[in-house]
Amino acid sequence: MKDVARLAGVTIGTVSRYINGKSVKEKNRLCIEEAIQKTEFKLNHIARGLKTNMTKTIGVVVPDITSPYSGLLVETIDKYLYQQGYSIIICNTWGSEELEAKNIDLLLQRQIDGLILYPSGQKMSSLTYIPCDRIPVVVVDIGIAELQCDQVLLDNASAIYEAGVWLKSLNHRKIGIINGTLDYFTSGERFEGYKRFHEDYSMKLDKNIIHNIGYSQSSGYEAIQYMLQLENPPTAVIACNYDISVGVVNAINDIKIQVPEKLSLIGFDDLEIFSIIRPRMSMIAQPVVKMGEQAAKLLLKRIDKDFSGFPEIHRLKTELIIRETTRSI
Amino acid sequence: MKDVARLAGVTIGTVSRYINGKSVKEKNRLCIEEAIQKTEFKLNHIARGLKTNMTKTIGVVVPDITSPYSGLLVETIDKYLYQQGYSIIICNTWGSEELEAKNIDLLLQRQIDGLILYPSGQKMSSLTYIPCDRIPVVVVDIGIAELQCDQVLLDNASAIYEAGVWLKSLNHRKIGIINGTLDYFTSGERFEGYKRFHEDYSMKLDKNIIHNIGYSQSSGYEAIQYMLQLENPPTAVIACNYDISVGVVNAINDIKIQVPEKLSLIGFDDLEIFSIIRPRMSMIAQPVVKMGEQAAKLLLKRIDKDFSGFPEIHRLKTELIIRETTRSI
DNA sequence: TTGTAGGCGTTATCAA
DNA sequence: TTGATAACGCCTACAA
Repeated sequence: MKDVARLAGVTIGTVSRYINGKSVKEKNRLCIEEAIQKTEFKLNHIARGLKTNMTKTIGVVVPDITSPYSGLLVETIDKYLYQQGYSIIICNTWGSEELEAKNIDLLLQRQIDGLILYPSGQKMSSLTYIPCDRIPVVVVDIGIAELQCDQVLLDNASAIYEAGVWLKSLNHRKIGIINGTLDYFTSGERFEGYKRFHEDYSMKLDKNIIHNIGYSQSSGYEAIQYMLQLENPPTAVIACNYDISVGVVNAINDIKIQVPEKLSLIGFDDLEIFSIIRPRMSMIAQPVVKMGEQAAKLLLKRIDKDFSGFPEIHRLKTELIIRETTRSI
Repeated sequence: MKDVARLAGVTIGTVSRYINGKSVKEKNRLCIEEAIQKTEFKLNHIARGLKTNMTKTIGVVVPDITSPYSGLLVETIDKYLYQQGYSIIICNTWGSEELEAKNIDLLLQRQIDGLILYPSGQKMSSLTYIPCDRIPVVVVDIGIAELQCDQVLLDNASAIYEAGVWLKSLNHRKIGIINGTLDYFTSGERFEGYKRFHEDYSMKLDKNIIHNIGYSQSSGYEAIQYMLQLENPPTAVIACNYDISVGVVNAINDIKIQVPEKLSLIGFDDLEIFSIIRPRMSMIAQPVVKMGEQAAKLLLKRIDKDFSGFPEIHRLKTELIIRETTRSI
């Protein structure tokens, strides 16, 4: 900038004003523009940040960016924020609360203007290091009830409830579930939906076909195998997340049970890649794009000092997409 | 830091020295540590960067982070760099050269210490905005021959060549290919491998079964359909990237041709998700993790002012993984 | 070992 | 509208 100023024959202050779109005398404007070309001047965002206390950078903390679900989420967030002139720094936590804390600290050092957090852990200890009081924070997917901050969550209970209702309408009475562990936020809620559905329709819970064992492919793979060799196997099964769904599909492939003739199946997370399997899978679809956009939008609102409605807790509806793995019995 | 200094009863310089691991009198150390606790002091990375000219930030520019391939690549890069105390800023270009240029400019403004670039375009115009002369740059996947900078690429020609040799050993003589367009770097090279294989084994090229039409699901879907209704259809087909492979699988599902009985198939990019289809697909596997690590490592080497061997062009080997979609005829 | 002071590239205030 | 100057938070000689 100094160089530009010298070359243009004005002071550094004038150049700064030009850069920031304030009015400058026509003649000076031309000189400055020419000087910028010649010196290949690039504004130093860092220095500006030091002065303005705004880095136009948002921290995004997720457990695993390679999972198709969070990949899509992050991309949506990035897209929205990019349009508004922000960049994002992504941190992976690999599901470790310790790394999460460390990453957040790092982001804070980098003077981020706001944080979008997809929490890894469930423990209350999280509360101490989530910087809700320093900068705007939006929590995504995993609700933290005790936390005074904006949250964008799924309506997890309804998701499973509706799937249950649909299966019941197809005359299924023994509906199995493969789910994450109950101490995890989303799986806890999803199981609540399952229970409520059984209560509302006066159906008994059968613990042989209830597997709250973990969000992983192996969970799906093993649980479905177990259930199908029961004396009284379920006629339908709901897989409660992406990994479990993949595991279930793998098991189905291996044991070669006919779907939907012998077993109806509903998966979770309607990602495009599932299109490669037959029969086409009936799915509970998350509004991932909407979630990302809403989180980003909300964060920007707070950054712009609009604190109306704080804290906002959004609950987004899933959509039940019926394809070929569910049928009436 | 000012606050810390005051509270600890020393000057700001002493605090700075403590932070940077220089020796400080034991008594002062304790005072400072206590003051840091009390004031919840966090180092301002931005301000440090302004002074040191190092932001410990790396820019990563990719066409599309949601594609499983680049997702994995980015993750690997991030992991490696994170361990070395760097953070990355990711920019999506959506395959647009214009956005690529804009993003790079933005990253430069943010004073990144280095850049890993997965180029979108092929045009020479790229050369003007790639900042090889300002900061260390490592180009990944898409080679740019005219560019004086480090590159980590795949041995694309050999990948297809080897697949051809394998199919030939299974007595296939009509081997189809579905590939990106020839102006695109990787698809150009992949087709070279295909041609060289045909030459070396004195096989004639048959343009009916050569489809250099684009890296997309629809390309795969349509091309395979076209080929299979030929009078003289290929007995084996090679799909040259992830999207094409997915499209091919979709088509196979729809037209219900028996694989590998009636058609042998080799896909590209052995991503975990393909495990959900049967028969298990034979694949050309990219060393994605290795690519990411090597790119990151090389970049750090340059950042550390080690310019030995510049410019390094790495060519990584793919691996042919034989599973159930290829068989002898 | 410590304090002092200048400077990194900006923005912002105040006079001119 | 412009110029001069202080300040942002940190690092680093240099002197003490």
